[in-house]
Amino acid sequence: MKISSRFAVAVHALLAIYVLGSEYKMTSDFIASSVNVNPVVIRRALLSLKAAGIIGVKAGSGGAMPLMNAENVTLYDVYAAAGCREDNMFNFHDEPNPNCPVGKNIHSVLDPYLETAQAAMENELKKTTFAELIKNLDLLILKLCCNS
Amino acid sequence: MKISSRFAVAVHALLAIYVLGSEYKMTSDFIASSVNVNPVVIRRALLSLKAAGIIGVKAGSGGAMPLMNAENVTLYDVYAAAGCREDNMFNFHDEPNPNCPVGKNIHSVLDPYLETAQAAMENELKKTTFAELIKNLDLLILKLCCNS
DNA sequence: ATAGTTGTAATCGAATCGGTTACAACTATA
DNA sequence: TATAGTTGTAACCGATTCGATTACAACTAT
Repeated sequence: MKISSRFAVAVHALLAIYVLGSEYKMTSDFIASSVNVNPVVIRRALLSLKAAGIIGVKAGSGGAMPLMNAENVTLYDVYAAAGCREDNMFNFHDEPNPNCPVGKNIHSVLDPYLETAQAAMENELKKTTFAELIKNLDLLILKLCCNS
Repeated sequence: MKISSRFAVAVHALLAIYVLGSEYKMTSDFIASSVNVNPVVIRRALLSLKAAGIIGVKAGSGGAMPLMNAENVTLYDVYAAAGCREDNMFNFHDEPNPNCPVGKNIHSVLDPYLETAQAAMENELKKTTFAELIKNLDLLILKLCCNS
């Protein structure tokens, strides 16, 4: 099963807030038109990012703004904030037969390897800061401007 | 979203086949009682492992047996065989707005990092052979026998 | 021939997903 | 203070996937 697009949506939204936030009022409707999803989906994403302390959202008047320096926010932070992280991302059958030598020990044997694999993925996400993403994005925007 | 338990079930089944196969006839019913799921679930798992060339299954008379040396089978092989591997395990919203500088470039910016994270997880799975799992499992079985 | 097993289709309920509507609460501004 | 625009949140929908289960034809060893 794939990891929910809530993650990608939250990344997209946060990038937009960092990059366009000084130029536009970042309402859920505005962000929704960039991501191309329903505004409620964006509001839910913003709530997650807000709960994690990554952004602030003005109720009533509207608009989201960064609360953290982009160098201190990683893809993993957003992954976790979006609720995509699971304690055990590998599903396991419920009750292996304890009367079978394999069933009795399958968890002890397999779990450490699954945890290591999951950690490897998450550690990669931890390596990437939004400062780096913003830098790459800015270069692309600049290049496209000049080439056109 | 979690990765389907089909993976863990297939690993469990294959381990059982390697470890108990010389002692018992490994029918789907027998394996199902170790994994503690419906026999049809096991048959589907065995079909996957068979299609990948990892085991052979005797139709009619019944019983599964290894076709590959445990040193040459990794967790990743079973992960892929069980159909749990996705080309892009991170879901993405369908059509980011191409008229927005962020929407236009979000894929170019984000995709490489997501692919790297996924590869990190899969590479960990590739490091573990069933020979290693069997060794660990045998040690546990032995220890539990002696302690009881 | 018989009994046991595999291969496979069909169906089920539960869970999750993203989409959408609706509306109360809130706030800046006129 | 009234208005307009926005957020926070609940509710419901259809689609999808999951694992469980029933059923049965095809196959094979005895």
